[in-house]
Amino acid sequence: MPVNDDTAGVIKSADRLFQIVETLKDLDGATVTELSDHLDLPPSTTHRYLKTLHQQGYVDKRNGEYHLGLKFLDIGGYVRHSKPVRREIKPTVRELAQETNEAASFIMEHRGLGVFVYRETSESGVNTEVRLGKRSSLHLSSGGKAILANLPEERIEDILDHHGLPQKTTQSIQDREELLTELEEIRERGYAIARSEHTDGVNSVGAPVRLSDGTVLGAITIVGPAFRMQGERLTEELPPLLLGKINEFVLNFSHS
Amino acid sequence: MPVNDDTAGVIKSADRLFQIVETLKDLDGATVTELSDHLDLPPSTTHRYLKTLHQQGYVDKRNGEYHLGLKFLDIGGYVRHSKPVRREIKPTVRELAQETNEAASFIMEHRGLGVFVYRETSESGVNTEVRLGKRSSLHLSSGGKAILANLPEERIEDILDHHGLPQKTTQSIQDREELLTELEEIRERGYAIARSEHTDGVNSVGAPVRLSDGTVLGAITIVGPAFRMQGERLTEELPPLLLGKINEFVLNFSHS
DNA sequence: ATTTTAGATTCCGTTTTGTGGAATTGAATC
DNA sequence: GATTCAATTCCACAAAACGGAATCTAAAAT
Repeated sequence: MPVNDDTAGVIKSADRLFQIVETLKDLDGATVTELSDHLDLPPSTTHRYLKTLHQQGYVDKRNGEYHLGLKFLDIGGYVRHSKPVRREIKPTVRELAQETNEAASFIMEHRGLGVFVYRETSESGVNTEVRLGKRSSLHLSSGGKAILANLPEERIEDILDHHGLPQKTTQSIQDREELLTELEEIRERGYAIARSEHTDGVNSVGAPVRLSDGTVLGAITIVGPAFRMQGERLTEELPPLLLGKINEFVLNFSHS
Repeated sequence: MPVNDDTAGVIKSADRLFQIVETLKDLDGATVTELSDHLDLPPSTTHRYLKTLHQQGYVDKRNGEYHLGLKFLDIGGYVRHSKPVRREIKPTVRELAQETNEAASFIMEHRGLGVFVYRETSESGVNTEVRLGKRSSLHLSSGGKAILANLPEERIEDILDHHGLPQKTTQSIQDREELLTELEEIRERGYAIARSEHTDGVNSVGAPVRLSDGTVLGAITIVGPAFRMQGERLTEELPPLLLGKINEFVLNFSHS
């Protein structure tokens, strides 16, 4: 896990600030003491940060516990909508969900992880209650693998070095060589498949959204329960549908 | 506009950090120079903050321009879902949207402004493209007025002093006394109505969600085009429906 | 190809600002 | 009313942020 040693010329209090915000998120709210224990900081310091955060509206205080505030909702909402990508991709994802009667989603790569940017569920689609903004390792999902396969080799190595291959189910890919081989196949085929690799009993097909200049915007995946997502449907029927829709999207997107 | 003089014991760099984040949001991305001009900071300082933000993944750099990063999406998503309120209120809002065939939403008060926390649109419902997390003055909407009416008098004064009465349409309430009188009526009646006060041609009914201890969680509103939202429907039919649903919700919510 | 220029980035001595231990306040619990 | 545990405030000191100036980079102009 090589970490950038670019820790020079950076504002330390800002780093701490984010540490606190992130811990507050992980602990789902906390008191001063809990936080200072977790971060190994004196309570006075912790308190000063919380006070600052509170005054700015980024943290709320509810009977002694501090919680992340609604202001993050504001910024988060902005980020989601500001991405032209999202606005554009929406109809495509929706159509896929409707036509397949499964769930469809769009994910983007950010700092080596996959981020759920948009999701559409049809009536019968699985509702894996994936939060928008949720991050997870790229090797665990078809969309993630599709993205990974289309990054420069060097980038792939970096990401794998940095994040490793955390396991979520017994089917998760464990071996780096195995993954690299599969990525090669995905590159040739143009799409990826995942069978219970992220969640047991859930399969998916995913394909990259690549712009004309070769940039990978992200990936679209169709996700469903294993009993429906199998056999010919999974390997013959859905991939062309997905690739067709993505192609359509890319054409529209480029000359706008 | 009295501002807290509690600027003591607070971390200055954190304040600046958020200034930068917020400016980045307002400008929808900016270069170092643009930012330092806007904030009247030396470029070196501005740059240091951006570098920090970037290193943490909260800001992305795309050909010289800095933009808020997807990590805010992550936190924003957390905040939305972490609120037990939201999870609980969802079904109620959805039912209202379906039964009335209009749009319904849930808003909360935060620092004197209304924040859209959740919204559900039915087929024929207006789609006022309100972003979740969007903030606006309380006096402009029925939900906002419903919340305002149920805050302690002192709090109301504070909020009005602080935010004033910005106008959005010719129908927006302009006069403080007029507003206070209306709030009094709302308190008695139990619900509020807004006619083109926020957006021309859009009316709404809103009512507060109050817990048994008197705390106001927020308000639910039913929003629709003026031509459908008028006459008896607006004043006789919808209010009892709304109040009934909210009452149902509060009962469920309290013993859980 | 060469120069010019505007902006991004790094450097470094100065001084402001954050730090954390200790003191104080507040609010539960016995 | 006393006790205890956590939140909050205080303050002298050390560390870290500051910002002006130097440097680097890349694009525009000649």
